[in-house]
Amino acid sequence: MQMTPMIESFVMHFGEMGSRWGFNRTVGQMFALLVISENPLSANQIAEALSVSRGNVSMGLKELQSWQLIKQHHVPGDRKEYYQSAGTIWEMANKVFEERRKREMDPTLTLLRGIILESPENQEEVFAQQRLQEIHDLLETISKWTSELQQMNPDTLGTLMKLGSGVGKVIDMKNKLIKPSKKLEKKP
Amino acid sequence: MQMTPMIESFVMHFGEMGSRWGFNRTVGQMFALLVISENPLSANQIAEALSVSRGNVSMGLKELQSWQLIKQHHVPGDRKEYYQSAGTIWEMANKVFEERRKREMDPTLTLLRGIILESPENQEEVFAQQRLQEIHDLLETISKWTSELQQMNPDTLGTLMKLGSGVGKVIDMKNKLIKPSKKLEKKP
DNA sequence: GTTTAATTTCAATAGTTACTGAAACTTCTA
DNA sequence: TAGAAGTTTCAGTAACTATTGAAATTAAAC
Repeated sequence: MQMTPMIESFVMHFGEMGSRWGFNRTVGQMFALLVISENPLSANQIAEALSVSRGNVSMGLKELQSWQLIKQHHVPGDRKEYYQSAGTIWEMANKVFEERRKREMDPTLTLLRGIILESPENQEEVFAQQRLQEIHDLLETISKWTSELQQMNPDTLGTLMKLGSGVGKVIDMKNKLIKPSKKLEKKP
Repeated sequence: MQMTPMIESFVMHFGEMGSRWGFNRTVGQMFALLVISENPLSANQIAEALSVSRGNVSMGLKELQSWQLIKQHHVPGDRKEYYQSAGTIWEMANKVFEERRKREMDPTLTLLRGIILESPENQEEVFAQQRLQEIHDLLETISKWTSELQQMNPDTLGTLMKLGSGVGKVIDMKNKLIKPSKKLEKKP
């Protein structure tokens, strides 16, 4: 499989950026390729397009599956497996945020909670604990925010974001956007 | 300088996590150390506490300064420079987000804008461009959101986040939190 | 059950990034 | 302006991470 120059430039760029988002170059390239391909691709097609070994592709696919970013596509009568990206851009972005939260923030929050419960041994540690408490609160807030954004239905979220990014604007949109939800259920 | 076990556990953990946030282990450790130290530290104190070379510390300080996360503190009559973290946890978190946006999202946005303007050569590229447009819109939205959050005054932002993380809650807080601002100025 | 096609695994190695430490440089002091 | 105290730079090397490719494994077809 031969990539067009347009597609290649995107795939290569995404490979470089990929490492920033938690996966390596090849995995980034593979994901980019699957995202912009209309039809599912076989592992061999991916390896050929990216000029990497078949084994590397196998490991990359495993990684992308662990992030739930791709799904398998079985063609009857064809022994090969085909792969395509799973869901919309929005859903995939959410998967990435969620997975990173689990891997990066949760262990830190656990550590911080433990340290904060310890008794400070001296003035130095009293100050340190205050700082750690602030960091903990910040991380917890970000963690909660992102998980709540993820629980919103994608339409609402998309509309919300497209309409305007200022918090002021968001607040003004209350009446138009927020549908009755859990809070309503609690009413007798 | 000898770290207490409490402080050491935090510093080491932050070193491991640091790489996820865009800097290497030593830089992560250095930053953690400066954040929980009440008093400014000299480069030698940092090197000793972390058991790394003086040269490594020098490079790390340069890196942290480029992120604007630390500031120098000059003691009259002392030839050494001292360093401490710059600003509140909130402000530093914002610096990190802002810097990462510049380094990671902006180049991608630029690339995508370029590709989207090209004429598609075939059906494959028509589909690809649609996907790239979606990715572009998503990145741009995130970019705008984060930059607007950064422009909010830290008190408002902090209160907002502490009070509750749900967008629903945020919206309900409108009357309590949002102070008259630019919109008011426009009124005759 | 044998053959064949495809996938996965993993030891070896290539490639990349981080760290050290000595030399070069800068700045202050006398 | 010489010397001391401190900082920065960077070539060499250590440590880590990614990739290959051949062997082992799995799955389908006959």
